[in-house]
Amino acid sequence: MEFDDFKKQFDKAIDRKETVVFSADCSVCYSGRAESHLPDGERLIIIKADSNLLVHQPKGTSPINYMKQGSTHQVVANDEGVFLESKNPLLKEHMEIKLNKIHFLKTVKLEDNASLALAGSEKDMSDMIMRKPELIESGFRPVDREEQTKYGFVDVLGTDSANNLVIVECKRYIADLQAVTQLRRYVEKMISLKGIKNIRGILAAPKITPNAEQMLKDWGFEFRKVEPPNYLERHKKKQGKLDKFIA
Amino acid sequence: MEFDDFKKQFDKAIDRKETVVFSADCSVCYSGRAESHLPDGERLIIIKADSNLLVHQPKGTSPINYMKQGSTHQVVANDEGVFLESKNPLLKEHMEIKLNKIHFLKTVKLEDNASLALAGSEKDMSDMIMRKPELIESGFRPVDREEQTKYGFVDVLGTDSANNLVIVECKRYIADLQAVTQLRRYVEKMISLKGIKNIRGILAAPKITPNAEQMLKDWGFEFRKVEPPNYLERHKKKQGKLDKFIA
DNA sequence: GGGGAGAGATGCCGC
DNA sequence: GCGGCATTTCTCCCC
Repeated sequence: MEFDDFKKQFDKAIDRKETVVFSADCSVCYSGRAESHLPDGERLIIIKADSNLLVHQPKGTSPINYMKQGSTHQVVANDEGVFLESKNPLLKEHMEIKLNKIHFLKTVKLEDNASLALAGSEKDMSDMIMRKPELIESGFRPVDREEQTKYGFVDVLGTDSANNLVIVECKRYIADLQAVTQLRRYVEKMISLKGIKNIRGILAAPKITPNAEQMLKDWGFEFRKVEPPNYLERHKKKQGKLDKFIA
Repeated sequence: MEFDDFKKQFDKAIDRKETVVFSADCSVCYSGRAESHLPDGERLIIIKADSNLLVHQPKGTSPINYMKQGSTHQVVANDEGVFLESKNPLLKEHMEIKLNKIHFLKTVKLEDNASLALAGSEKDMSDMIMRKPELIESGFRPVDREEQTKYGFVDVLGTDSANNLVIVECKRYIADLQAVTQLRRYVEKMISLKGIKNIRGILAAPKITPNAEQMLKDWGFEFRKVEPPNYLERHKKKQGKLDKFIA
């Protein structure tokens, strides 16, 4: 691909806020929050309408290099070769991609105003517990959600049958040491705020690591096995549809 | 673009382990670790040689939907339309992309064995402290790195001029509440392991949040302002090259 | 493979 | 903007 053609198409697409995709043999230098260098290799490079830039290797889920929104991108040629220079003045970041060879370039104007609807998050879990407090234990009564915000980011705050304050921390997957320290922080915060000693801490999750469970016990907290709503629901149906649905 | 052509090119590229890039008006359903639905919109879809799949909207840094390595991808047409079906049996994940319209399709074989060299990580910070212990304080002496692993994931373990044990936790950016709870966990672990009471905890970072600093004081720990090596080094040079380097 | 923790994390919401 | 925290986090290291 000729440099002039490449630059022409590139500039026009950037100007029109199209999505730019091209494949190139290139090397990448980054400077900003850290400093990095990526030697020569063939990659896919994407520039989005909002000026986000992604450099993807042929393997892996995440971009090996990237520039965030608010960057400017310019194709330049000098004695040393052809470069894609990206600058983000606000974040004080800079990237230089040396382009050895372009395999293809495509630009396209994309319209998309949709946003993702997601079920099975931690928020969904705490909502579920608010609706079905018996998932924690018989006699557990969540207090008004508004109450919570005053005392921090506690997932669910409530009282047990003996009228003790109960703090519930939810994890959608495996609860780890960090989850226990988090719960501990909330309990201590609440103790100092309320001046009450008897506050129970409960960790609600589908699973917990052994070390986390030990730490939980050491601190007198409790674990409740709770599955996030919808989580793998389809796959838990025995037999039948499952076999066809998942190879 | 004709369906037959699309499918033919697609299948051939998957078979040859090429990188597949196409733009489409589509909707996405995902089921696995959670459940999600994304209504119609125009997106960029990428399938890599290692079977990773990415769905990118025209804005944002991260993919709105994705399937991880180990997935199979198949284009199918039925009464309801054309679909890209991706399945990951191991992770029990499933994705269905309804393809309303294809704007373009490109496939390319990419060769890339390079890996990123990065400077300015937390590891670099602890290495720097090991080399220049005076960054923590005069008289601070780090102990052998091997010592550390036995007692956990402490960044730097050492002794002060009075021979007290000192645990240093490094953060490359702003130290937050979580960093303090982490340090606290290490100090407590070490106290119980060593049976020593006087263990100092030091948080080394370029910055700390007000709440984290308060909690640090409450627990008798200390903060040391330490910059990660190379971090924004270039941009800290006054004047001169900076002005040209960053717009 | 699980556990633990960092990341140029990103993204969301709150103040 | 910062702060606090979840994330289909992802990635790496180590046991």
